Amino acid sequence: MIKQDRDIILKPTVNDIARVAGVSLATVDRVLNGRPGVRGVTIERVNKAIQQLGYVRDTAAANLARGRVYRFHFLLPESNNEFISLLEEQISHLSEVMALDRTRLSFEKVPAFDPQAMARIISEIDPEDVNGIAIFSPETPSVRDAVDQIKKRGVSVVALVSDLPSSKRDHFVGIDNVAAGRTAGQLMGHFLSKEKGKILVVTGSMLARDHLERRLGFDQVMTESFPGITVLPSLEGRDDPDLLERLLPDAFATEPDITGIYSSAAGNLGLIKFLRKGGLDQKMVVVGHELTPLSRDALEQGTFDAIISQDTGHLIRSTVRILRAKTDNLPINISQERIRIDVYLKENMPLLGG
Amino acid sequence: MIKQDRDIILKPTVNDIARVAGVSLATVDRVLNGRPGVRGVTIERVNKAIQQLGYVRDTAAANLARGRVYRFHFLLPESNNEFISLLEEQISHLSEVMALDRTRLSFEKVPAFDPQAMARIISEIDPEDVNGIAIFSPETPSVRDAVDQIKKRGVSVVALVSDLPSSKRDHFVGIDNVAAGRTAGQLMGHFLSKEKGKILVVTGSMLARDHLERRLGFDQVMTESFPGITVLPSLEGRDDPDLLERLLPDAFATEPDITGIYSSAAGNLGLIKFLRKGGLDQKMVVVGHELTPLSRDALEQGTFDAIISQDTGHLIRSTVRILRAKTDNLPINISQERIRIDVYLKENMPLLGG
DNA sequence: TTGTAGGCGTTATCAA
DNA sequence: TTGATAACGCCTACAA
Repeated sequence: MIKQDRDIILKPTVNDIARVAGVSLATVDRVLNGRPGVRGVTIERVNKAIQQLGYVRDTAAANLARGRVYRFHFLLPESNNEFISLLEEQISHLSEVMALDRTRLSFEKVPAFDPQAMARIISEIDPEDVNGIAIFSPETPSVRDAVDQIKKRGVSVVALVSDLPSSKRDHFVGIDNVAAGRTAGQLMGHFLSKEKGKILVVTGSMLARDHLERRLGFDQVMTESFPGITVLPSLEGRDDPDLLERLLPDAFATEPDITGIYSSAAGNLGLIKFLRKGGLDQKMVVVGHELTPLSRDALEQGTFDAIISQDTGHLIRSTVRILRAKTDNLPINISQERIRIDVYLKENMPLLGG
Repeated sequence: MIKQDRDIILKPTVNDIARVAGVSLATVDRVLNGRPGVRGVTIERVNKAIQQLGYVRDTAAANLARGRVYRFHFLLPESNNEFISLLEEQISHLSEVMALDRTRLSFEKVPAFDPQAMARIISEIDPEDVNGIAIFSPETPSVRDAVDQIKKRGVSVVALVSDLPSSKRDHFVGIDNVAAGRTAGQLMGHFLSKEKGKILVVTGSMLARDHLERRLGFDQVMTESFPGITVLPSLEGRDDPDLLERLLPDAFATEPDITGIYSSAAGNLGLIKFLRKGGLDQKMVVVGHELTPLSRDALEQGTFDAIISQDTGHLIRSTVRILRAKTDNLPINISQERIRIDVYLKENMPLLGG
């Protein structure tokens, strides 16, 4: 076999730098952490040694020594939505796991569809208490301003699930929603057996950037590749199952030749209830978003045909890694942080809790 | 906002245990690491303190102190296969990343389709050099025995991509290949516009458990849900593009009404070359495995319609986490280690390197 | 069978 | 502007 180097190549430590640069540990540390009180010449010398030896700091040891605690806070919309619940679970779970890692996570629900509330809550955050926040919110001017303000006060900001591109957020953690909509469209087109028909689109809120983008992508593909299919205007469910259950019968009464339904939001309860009640002339092709207990069951039963999803565990872990990197001014590994657009059929659904 | 506990709840340390149990640090450490030389009574006392305080060891500090180096070795089949290349890249990449983490990774290519060679190489591994190995190999009695032997000598073993269930391997890291085949079948069935026709199945080797299982799952779904479709016997490409390019024209000459191709192995080059040459009467529906530069391009161009994949980065990271946990006798977080069956259409293909 | 003391790589306090 | 020195939580010679 190809032998591994038995003579362990030990990485240089601060001690080595100190020796080579001819200074003390404390000075090396000051240079390393950009603290004041070192002459320019000395800084030069230390940096040269660092370069020369190819020094890389041992984060574990550093964290051990400084006993630092990272505090990250998640702001989530207050809606009875399974996807949000999954995010909450993942936050709680990761919080336990990372307690040993001196990382504390917390979350808070913010009235949904109320940008003012979100902006207010962001502005009330105390930079003493929190190193970074993750925001799942529609993009509005007030939210944008609140983000820029809190950033100025030294808090790192990640936009979660729905991007806030006009703000100074450090990073967006979520999927490309146009591509997700396109994927849904492609599946829908292929799964429909007829070349004609109408598609009903059920969405959460027209305000939300993620839903808009999904709709856009969906329409693109239907127009390009399935011109015989008509996509109807979106039905706005506002994450309210009862509202949706009332709206749906009307929609089908008005448009009798609907053959497929695209549910672009995570609130699937109303839709599933409606479909289970029966009463429709034909089997609908249904494509939904987010793998949750409910949608998983719908897929299992054949009520849904496909689900586009994003891994909530990955979303939360990625957010935390990025917030840590940002607070420490460290680079992030983009490729690890890219969230995939998952496609699930009944066949490849992961086990619950997987 | 919901205030986080400002008074940091510090976790108990070995010192606290020592104090509570009325013993020294060294004794606590001995108990913690199951080292000999402690009276039963004392062990009891220490364990009670550990329970009582809810102590959890700080692995980072422990590793720092012992300066331990983990050495893991990967055994991969020696075949000109993009999927294997991706695995190699991920190993090299992770090896760099984890150097700081005192973890050294290496890999070695083993003659493909030669179980004896694999068994020999496994048996030659020196437990002094390596803490754990990951094996990507067909399951044969000799490999099984070699695995059991090396396990006895204290080396942790992970079966990678293709399981070795009859052996004493510690864990299998890979997808459920029956489910993967079923997923391929479901997509194929839906993507075919006609209800009749024949499907050509191209595989790597009939020896490989993963391919067999995929074929099994594929057949299940076709029989259950698309009874009008005939699935032809597998064409064995042995990861040899030239061989496949020669075999394919014959197959089409013999069976003129083929409408779809299922490529259940990772070696797609021969198939793609053949399809690009044209000469077929109609557009084939093609479902392949593993997202690689080649298959990605085929998807982009419309030569392939869907790809079933497994994330190579996840495979390698998961393997390493598991080998570490096994060498340290630590529990593993099953849910994080479950490898997803990814479905990619042109629309949701991640960027290269993502 | 048990304890003492020193060290892993980094940070932080205090004195020089 | 710099440097000793002690800590962080854990492990391990060596001594008792």
